[in-house]
Amino acid sequence: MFIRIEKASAVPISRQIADQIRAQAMARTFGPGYKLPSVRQLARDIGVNQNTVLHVYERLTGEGLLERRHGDGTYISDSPPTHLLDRERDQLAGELEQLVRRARMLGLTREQLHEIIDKAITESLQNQSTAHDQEISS
Amino acid sequence: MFIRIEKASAVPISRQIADQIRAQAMARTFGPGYKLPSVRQLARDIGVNQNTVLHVYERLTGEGLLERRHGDGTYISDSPPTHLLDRERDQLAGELEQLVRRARMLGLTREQLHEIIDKAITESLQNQSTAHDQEISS
Amino acid sequence: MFIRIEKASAVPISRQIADQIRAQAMARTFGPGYKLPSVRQLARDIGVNQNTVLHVYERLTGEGLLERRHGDGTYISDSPPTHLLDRERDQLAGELEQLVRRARMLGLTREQLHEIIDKAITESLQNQSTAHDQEISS
Amino acid sequence: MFIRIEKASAVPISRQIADQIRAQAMARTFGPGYKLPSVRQLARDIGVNQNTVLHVYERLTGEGLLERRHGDGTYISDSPPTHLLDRERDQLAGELEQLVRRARMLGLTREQLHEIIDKAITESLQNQSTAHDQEISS
DNA sequence: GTGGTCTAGACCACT
DNA sequence: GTGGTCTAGACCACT
Repeated sequence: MFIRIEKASAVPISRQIADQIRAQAMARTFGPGYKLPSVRQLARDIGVNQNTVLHVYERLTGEGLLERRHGDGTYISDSPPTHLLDRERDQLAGELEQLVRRARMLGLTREQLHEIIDKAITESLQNQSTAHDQEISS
Repeated sequence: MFIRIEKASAVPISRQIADQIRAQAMARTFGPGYKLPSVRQLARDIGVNQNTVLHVYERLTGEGLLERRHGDGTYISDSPPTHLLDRERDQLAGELEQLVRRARMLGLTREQLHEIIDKAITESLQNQSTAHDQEISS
Repeated sequence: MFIRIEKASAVPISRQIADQIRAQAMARTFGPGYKLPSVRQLARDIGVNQNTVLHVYERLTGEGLLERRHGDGTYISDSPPTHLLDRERDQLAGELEQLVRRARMLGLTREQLHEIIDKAITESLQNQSTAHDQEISS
Repeated sequence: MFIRIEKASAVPISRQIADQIRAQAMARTFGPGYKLPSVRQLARDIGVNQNTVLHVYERLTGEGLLERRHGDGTYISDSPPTHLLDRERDQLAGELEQLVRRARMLGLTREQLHEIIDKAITESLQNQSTAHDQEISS
């Protein structure tokens, strides 16, 4: 699992974690039965308090995405709710729209925005491959 | 001035307002001496509490971007600090990057992302022109 | 930390609190890294609303004097801005001057003023030592 | 009448004006029957809005210190309430005490405070005599 | 009308 | 427990 936190962001940390787990689960980057890192492990990896991770696991369990097996660990549920994918995409589109609006206010052109997107794609690829060799990914 | 709030967003309302005022002031959409809508007026327009708007005006005054004149109104400061523009752009780039990462996890391709961006640009243009005829803009 | 509020004063409560924290921090009564009482605690101690204290902490954080750590507490910043000391002293001198002017208008002599000052010094010493044994200090 | 406003002060302007009129009337710097400058005149002299002065005159009239004669002017009342003098002195002592406390927090010694007082007395003398020749005094 | 201060109280995020 | 955001509402100060 690959999680990356932007501590300076206005988006709450727990929300960032949940969004990323949801996205990867929805996209079947890891499927049903996949074992997530322990609360303690993930908290250490991304440098946040255990309770923050715990809350996220609890919330996602409530959504039916995760399954917590006492004394064993946390797993992607056997039948993850499919409606979440749509919700994820809608939400992402909404957030992108607002960002674009802000960018336009700052005077960025359509071309500049496309450039930034491409750069972000490239960077996200690099970071991910780098992270796989480190303890940040698990 | 054009402000648009996404109440469902994870980004706090006050942060959204501040970001948008900062962006427009930095991009000189309105320059030094521009009179902002009153606290009460803006609060009414975007449907939030007066204190929330007041809070934003205070924060931006602290940054040197705004100037409040007791009993008169709130204005864009004569010499808005320039380093804010960089901060704005860095922050926006960071948020975009994270969004792109999430989009990639959801399986969206580079092409799909560019499409979404273009759509968002078109929509933001429409909303803005619509709003100009309404009381949301001031 | 020792804070004393004069509720009847024309000077707003939040201003009184800020002035006193600034003065003590500037004079290194407590230095960098010192942990201030929590918002709730200080509010309870001096009998004002939590928001009032929060507001003060926010302002002083904006000045670079304080540092707030989410979920942890509020601390004197590692490198408190030094120009604040001058501002503090100038302001105090200005307020003293105006007070002296009023005193003179009331017919008080130079000697009487010096007496009042000495009395105030003595009283402030007593109050402080008394307070140390009470919950007003923290 | 001599009024001097410190706009940067935390003490509200109207309070400053009222305090100074009260002090001078109490100290018989001008006695019963003395005609105060018109609202418009005083407002212009000290550079504040007419309404601010108006409010002060109204308040002091309510206290029995002033007497407003419609179409004529505002005068020191024939029998100014004497209990105000004590109130004035008590209040001034209280404000001085708080200032001294702040000064002590800033690390000022007893000697330094006496020096500041003496300097303020000298300055207030100079300003007053200077002002007498200008339109600030009336 | 415009900004400023303060209270009371609810709910959220992080340690 | 500690900080953060937001609402509703009262009252004050200045133009």
